[in-house]
Order: sequence, then C-alpha cells, then structure tokens
Amino acid sequence: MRLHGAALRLLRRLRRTDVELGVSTARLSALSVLVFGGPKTVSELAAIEQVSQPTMTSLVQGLTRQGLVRSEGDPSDRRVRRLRVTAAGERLLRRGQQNRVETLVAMMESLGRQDVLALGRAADLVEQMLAIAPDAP
Amino acid sequence: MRLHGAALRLLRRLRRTDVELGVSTARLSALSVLVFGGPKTVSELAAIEQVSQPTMTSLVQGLTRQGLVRSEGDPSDRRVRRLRVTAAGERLLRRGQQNRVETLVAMMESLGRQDVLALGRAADLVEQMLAIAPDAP
DNA sequence: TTTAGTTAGATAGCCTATCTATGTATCTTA
DNA sequence: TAAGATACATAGATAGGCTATCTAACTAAA
Repeated sequence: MRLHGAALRLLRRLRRTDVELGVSTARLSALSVLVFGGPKTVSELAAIEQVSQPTMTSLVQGLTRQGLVRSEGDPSDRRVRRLRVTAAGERLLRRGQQNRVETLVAMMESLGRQDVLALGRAADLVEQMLAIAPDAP
Repeated sequence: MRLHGAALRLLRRLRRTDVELGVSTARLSALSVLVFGGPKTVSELAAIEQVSQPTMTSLVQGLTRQGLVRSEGDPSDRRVRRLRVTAAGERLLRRGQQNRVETLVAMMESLGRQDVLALGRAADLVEQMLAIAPDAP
C-alpha cells in the first residue's frame, strides 16, 4: 500500500522532469531498454516493458517521429521491424539521465548514504519480483 | 534510473489489479487519503497527491459518480466543498487493500523477509524525499 | 461601501498512455 | 498448398495529466 502510493507519487514527480526533455516517461523507459539492451522488435520491447503490443507500437512511433529511434526490416523475416537507437536518441538519453539523476540526487540530499543504497536495492527487488511473477493473481 | 523504471513497471502491474475493483489507481489513492486523513477539500487533496487542482476535481468527480465520496458545503465559506468518504467508499478501499496486498504478497513470495522489509523502508524513504523536496530542480 | 485583489472550485481543450478488437502481411507446417 | 500462427499496425475507447480561463465568494483598502 505504501509502496503503491510511493511509486505513484515518485512517477508523477519525475514526469515533470522528463517533460523538459520533450520525451514522456514511457517513451524514455523504452528508449533506455534499446540503449542498454541493443536492438529489439516491437513485441520484445512490449514484453520487457510489460505493456500490450499496440501500446508499444504507439510508443515506438512517437520515438521514431522524434528521430530517437529508427526501425529497419529484418531480411530473414519481413514481418518484423528491428528497432535501433539513433545517435540523437543516445544523446538525449544521456542528457535525460543526467537530468533525472540530478533531480533524484537533489531529492536524496535529505537522505543518508545508507538510505540511498536502500532505494537502489529496492528498485532491484521490484524488478526481480516482476520478472518472476509477471502475472500473479 | 533503476528506481524510475521499477516504479513505472510496478504501477503498470498494480494497475491491472485495481481494474478489477472498478476504480483506477489515481482515484484509489485519493480515496485512501480521505479514509486515513479524514475529510479534505479538493485543493488539499490535490496538494497531498501532488497533482493540479483541475486533475483532482476530475478524480473526485469520478469518485462521486461511483458513490464512493460525497461532498458537502462548508457553512463558514461557501466556496469550499468538503469531501468525505461514504460507507461504500470505505468498504471498497478495505477490499481494495486486501486485493492489492494479496497481489503484492503473491509477488513477494519470491523474496525473503529482509527484502520485504527493505521495500517497506524504501516506500517510506520515497515519501519522505518527496515531502521534503516537492519542487526540486 | 464600493472596488480591487485573492481564493476555491469547475470547465474547456489538448496530449499521452493504455487497453481490446480487428486487420494485414508474412511465415510455417501438415 | 491451404490452415494456422505470428508480427505488427490501426481503430476506438477510457483515464489521467496539464494549462488557461471562468465564476462565485471571501477579504481588505480607499
């Protein structure tokens, strides 16, 4: 419950930061998957981000319009679109990270070192939880 | 960054649970503030939830349509509408909490006791951070 | 007391994120 | 080769957000 509310408010707060970059949170998150995980198909991205495929199609279209991502056909299977970050996309993500990191760091100044570590650990735990039980009750 | 992605995915996941209750995450969160904090005005709720006043007006209208909240005029200042949870609202929130707790508990079965405590602690830290620096850079 | 400013809430108009249902092209396989 | 499966796109709906702006009501100063 507290976890729920905390996540909700944290995202609302960070969204304000992302807006300044001209990229929404959801797009930024998808973009970062491409940067750190390499090229992916729409369906793969959707699975990783845990959204429906149409949702991911739309996010990717947005990123493509913004020139942050480019999609290329797969010669061996002409149904798939393989998505790759552009140079602009990588630049933006780096800036975005700085931006977000700055925001978080500013906020975290009220916390001790131990607490910051605890937050990092918590993030890992949540990811782990979701990876193991993506479709619990 | 990891914190960002983790919060995003956690919310997407929990949202699926809330849908079964017929109440969205944002409404549920506002409702819980009323249950645990007592009657509030629209503006107070907006400040607590860290959204704009029009956004909160719309959330409250939804809750009112659903019969979960009732608004009453303040005799000493006829501009304000004081919002109060109905019996149905309290019931629903109780069910909702069980629901959400069950989902989280199911997911947390993959984690150890220490880890669960760490998550609780992290939720507190995030709230604390946001309370202290609501408008950081 | 009238006028100016402030405050609470509601509306309008816009955008993004999601979903389900469905369509279309392209494999894959019996 | 015809049937089914797969990858993606499109349509249409709902919800949550925001800014700008309106009205009503309160407050204070001339």
